[in-house]
Amino acid sequence: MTGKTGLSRCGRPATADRGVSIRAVAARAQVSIATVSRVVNGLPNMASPETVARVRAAIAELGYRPSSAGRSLRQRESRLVAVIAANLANPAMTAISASVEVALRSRGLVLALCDSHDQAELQDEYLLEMRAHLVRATVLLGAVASPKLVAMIETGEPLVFVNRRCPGDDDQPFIGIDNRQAGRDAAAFLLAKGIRDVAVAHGHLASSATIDRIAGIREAFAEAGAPVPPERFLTTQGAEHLEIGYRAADHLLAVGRPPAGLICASDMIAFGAHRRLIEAGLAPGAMPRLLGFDDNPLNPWVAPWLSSVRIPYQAYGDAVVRMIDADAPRRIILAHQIVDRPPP
Amino acid sequence: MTGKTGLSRCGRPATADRGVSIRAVAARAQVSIATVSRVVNGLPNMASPETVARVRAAIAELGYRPSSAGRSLRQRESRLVAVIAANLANPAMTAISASVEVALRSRGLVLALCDSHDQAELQDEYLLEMRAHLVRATVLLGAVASPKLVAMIETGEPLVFVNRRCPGDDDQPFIGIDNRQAGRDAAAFLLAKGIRDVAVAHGHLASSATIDRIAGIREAFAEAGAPVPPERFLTTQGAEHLEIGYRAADHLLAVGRPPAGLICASDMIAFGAHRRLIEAGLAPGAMPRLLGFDDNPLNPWVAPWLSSVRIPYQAYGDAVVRMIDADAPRRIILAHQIVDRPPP
DNA sequence: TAAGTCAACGAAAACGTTTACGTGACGCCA
DNA sequence: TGGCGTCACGTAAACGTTTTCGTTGACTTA
Repeated sequence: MTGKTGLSRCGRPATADRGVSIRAVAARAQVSIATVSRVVNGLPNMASPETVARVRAAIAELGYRPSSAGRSLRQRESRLVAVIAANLANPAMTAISASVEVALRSRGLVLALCDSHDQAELQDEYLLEMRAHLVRATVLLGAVASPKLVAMIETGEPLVFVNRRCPGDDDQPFIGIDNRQAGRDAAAFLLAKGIRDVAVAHGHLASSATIDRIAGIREAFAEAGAPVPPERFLTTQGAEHLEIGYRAADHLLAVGRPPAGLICASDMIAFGAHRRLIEAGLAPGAMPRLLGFDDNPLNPWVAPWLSSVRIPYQAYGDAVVRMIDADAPRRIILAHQIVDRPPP
Repeated sequence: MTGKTGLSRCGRPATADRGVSIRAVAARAQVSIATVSRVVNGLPNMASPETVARVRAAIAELGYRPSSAGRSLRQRESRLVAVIAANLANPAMTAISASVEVALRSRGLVLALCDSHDQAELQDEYLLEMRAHLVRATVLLGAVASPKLVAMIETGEPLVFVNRRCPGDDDQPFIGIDNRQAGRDAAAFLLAKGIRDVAVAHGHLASSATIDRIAGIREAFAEAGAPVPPERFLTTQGAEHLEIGYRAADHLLAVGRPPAGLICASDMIAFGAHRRLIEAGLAPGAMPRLLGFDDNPLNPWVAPWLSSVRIPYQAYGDAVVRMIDADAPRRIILAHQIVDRPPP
């Protein structure tokens, strides 16, 4: 009656599932904790059927769940998988994260999500923090070059690079589309519509995705005899994508008649460009054809004017899980697809 | 030379930071592990300045980080905070999650993100899983009624409800805007523009946010002498918000001339409605004035036609952290604000 | 000088697992 | 019947922390 816990004294049923440890289950099932552990972990035939049934019953009655901490400590590995995203404000990244979350879940793994804001320092901080959590793997969704990143590559930490390849080491595990081919496809898409006069708005060139997309675009237009002049590649240092697009369109409007096509290395850039072009109140015929990348899930609803290179959001989760299981190739290239949305 | 680890044998510097435990630091600093622990945790004057310096040096040289598993196991609490979101496809929820992530980070806490897809079973599964991880708190970003939820409330598990109040227990800690007042403000906004003929599209009424918003809208229009008839409240069971909006607009178009105003209980619903209205090719004057809730961060760029009740995304993170620290009131009401975006 | 206080630190237990190892019981075969 | 192998299970160590408690030695005070 001293109020220590009151659990056994008071009228509470024995099924209080707060803090039930393996010991409680063992006691209830009249076996040792080792046996409980074996049953929980499904070790094939390490226990007799009756014992298994008894343990299962005890687990159900007590509502037992193995403590993640005890488990992690023992096997030096948790069930956590970290995703360090470059920018969670980008719906494309959150869509991929959501896909990863579902896939991990189905494997009994848990997602820990971080936002590096594309900054090396924050990325390093998260890399260390996540390793301290004994994460099973770290997924870099848009990695940036950083000191700890190279250190962890050297020590063989399990890393998976999504969308952007590992800065400085092309051989690291990678999941994403073939960005160079996507760039070529984008160019072909516009060329097929007779559009040969284009500009390209893009983010900073630290991203292999951006670099590859631009390379593909450049190649394809050159091969078609309509090379894109250097001054038609537009970016703004240190700005976010929406602003990059806005400023790119602003620049194009300032220097003369806008080109017939404007390729944006991400849909967010396209959103920004579109906004500026609308503000300019161009005549219906003078509006450049816009083409983005990623195909933001909201596009059909709010940007029906934006054609885009769709990346298969749903496929990322499975790919990440396969990569973590390590029986997968070190490189999973997903299929992209151009979505044609005619301008109004 | 048997290849066991090779760490000490081979020429590697002693700074291999893989698996440095507190013991290694203690050895290097020539103190006991207890002292290292005290220094790490900043116990005030439990060690002499020289000792502190020596330990600090050893920590830096070895790149030591306390193991999260060991720590969690010992103090029966991890540095994890779970956020169980109802729908990560909604940018409003990811924006709030991102804000929470930043705030947690500044307190040395880590975000574990889950997507319950608004399903009771998944929410229960996550609640259990997260407790097994000894999370410091669980944030329900759009909770749904579920068995384990009531069980965890009973056992006093630390829960924080965001946006939607706890189903069945209004006294649980809550963070969000005053949705009823927001509903009234929305109504006043349209009334001030002379719009008295409106419809309301909304999601399922399990969400206190939706219920409160609708209540506010209803009250304000009634008080203004322009009550909204019941058949003007539109929803679709089991559909996601985009589709709810699309179908609502479709219905309004089918039954006659659309109302002068269409209030949508979320911006996603407004996106869907707008799409249908555009498809209908209404004359410029016949387009209902749209008003949404949440003010999606992308609105200025892709939905400049959508006025909306803005919720203060950035403020959520701080509020959650304060709530977790428990020195906060059990209810934090954030300020909302109507953003007026005139139709084209 | 003896007793007491206090700072600084070490020894060891505990947290909940997993797992290597040991041990009976039992069956099988020579 | 003795030897051997296997099954089913228990014992105990280990994982990396934090924290209680105890032990020094130095210093103060009566």
